[in-house]
Amino acid sequence: MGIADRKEREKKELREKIILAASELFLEHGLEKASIRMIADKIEYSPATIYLHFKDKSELFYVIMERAFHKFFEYFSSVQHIKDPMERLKVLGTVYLKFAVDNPLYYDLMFVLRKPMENQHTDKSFEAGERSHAILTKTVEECMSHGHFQGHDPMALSLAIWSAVHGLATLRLRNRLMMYPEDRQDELVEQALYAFNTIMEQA
Amino acid sequence: MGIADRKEREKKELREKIILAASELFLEHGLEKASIRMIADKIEYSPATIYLHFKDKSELFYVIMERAFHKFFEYFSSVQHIKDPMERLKVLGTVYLKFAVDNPLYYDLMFVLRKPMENQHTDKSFEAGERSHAILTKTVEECMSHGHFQGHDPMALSLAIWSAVHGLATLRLRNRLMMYPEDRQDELVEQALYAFNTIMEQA
DNA sequence: AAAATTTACTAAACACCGTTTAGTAATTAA
DNA sequence: TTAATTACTAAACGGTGTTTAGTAAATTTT
Repeated sequence: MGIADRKEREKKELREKIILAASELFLEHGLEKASIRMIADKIEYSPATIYLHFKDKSELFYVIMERAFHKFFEYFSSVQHIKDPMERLKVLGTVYLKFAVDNPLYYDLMFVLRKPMENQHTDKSFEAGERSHAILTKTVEECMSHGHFQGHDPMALSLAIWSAVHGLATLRLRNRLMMYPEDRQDELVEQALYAFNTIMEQA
Repeated sequence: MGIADRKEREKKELREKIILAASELFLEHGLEKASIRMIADKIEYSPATIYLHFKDKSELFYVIMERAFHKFFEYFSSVQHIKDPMERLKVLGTVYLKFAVDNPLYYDLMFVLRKPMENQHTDKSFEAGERSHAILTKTVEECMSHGHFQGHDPMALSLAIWSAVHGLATLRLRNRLMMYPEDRQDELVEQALYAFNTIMEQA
């Protein structure tokens, strides 16, 4: 049925247009201030049309979140070629931080905002996230089989490492480093990551 | 002037009523869903009255944030009696995490939300926060003079330690630990903090 | 004591928001 | 050619933060 095919194609295209427009407006104005009406204006449809494609605004959030995790997984995968697990672990931290700084909106959706978590179908959205997480745990386990982190629980240790870098990312993105001189904050974040890395290496 | 005194007193009392009602409603419904109209209803005044005491909703945020930091400083101060700096540092982490879990709304205002940071008069609100931060850096410096963390920059190290615990707190509060079994998440956060502490001790 | 002024407060409006409903115009199927 | 489906939207609903214009009471001045 050629007609049905075309219709389905057009539907997907419009859905894609919505997602694209939403992403841009969310990035430009933030998730709250970018409104359904603004998105509708941008794609030159009525607001009601958006609700033919998405249940509500937060469904748009988690669809974009899914793409965010895919991009994140790409960043994370770029590290797979590093043989030495401890070296790989350290670079993972750098890459994680780079992703956060390069994609602050995505980072918010993935790791900070409450909104998208209220939704049901989060499972699919987090798939690439879980694969990324697997890269971390696998790297930590390899570190342990190379003699590092003896006596530690790999699960707890992975979380501790993730938390340390996530903490750096959020404190920075949410502008909570004002007690440090403004022009040295970036430098300081790097130094903190470096300090964390050298402490880890010794353990 | 007795009348002027009474008027000023009454003004302060109403201001206090607003802050109290706002705190309760923010805590109960979250910062977005608790509206100025709801606060007005609760204190039995019109919404416009609130604007005679606060420039806008986000000014209410940062006034409450100031109190949050005071409470936070109390938590932090409870650790001052511990002589051994490394022991004190470890307990600081536990106390920090306890504050976050006990006061999730306060924690959001202080360390996560963007809203209150847009305001000008943040300086005063962060005063108790800066004093708390000073406790951390002082403890780290004492650790160093006791032979720990040799060769590290105390500033960067303080940030690294803060980030690690802050990361744990936010990942937990924002429900980002779903890849771990739900009934073991609290336990895991504790174990991660423990792992972090033992690694620190060796450095 | 009366008039003038200041204070404390609010009703109503403004311009938004996410979302739903009811209906229309065009396309497709019978 | 008619019936049914599809794609879409105008308008409304019930909310939001905030401002404006005005009122009634308390206070000060005359």
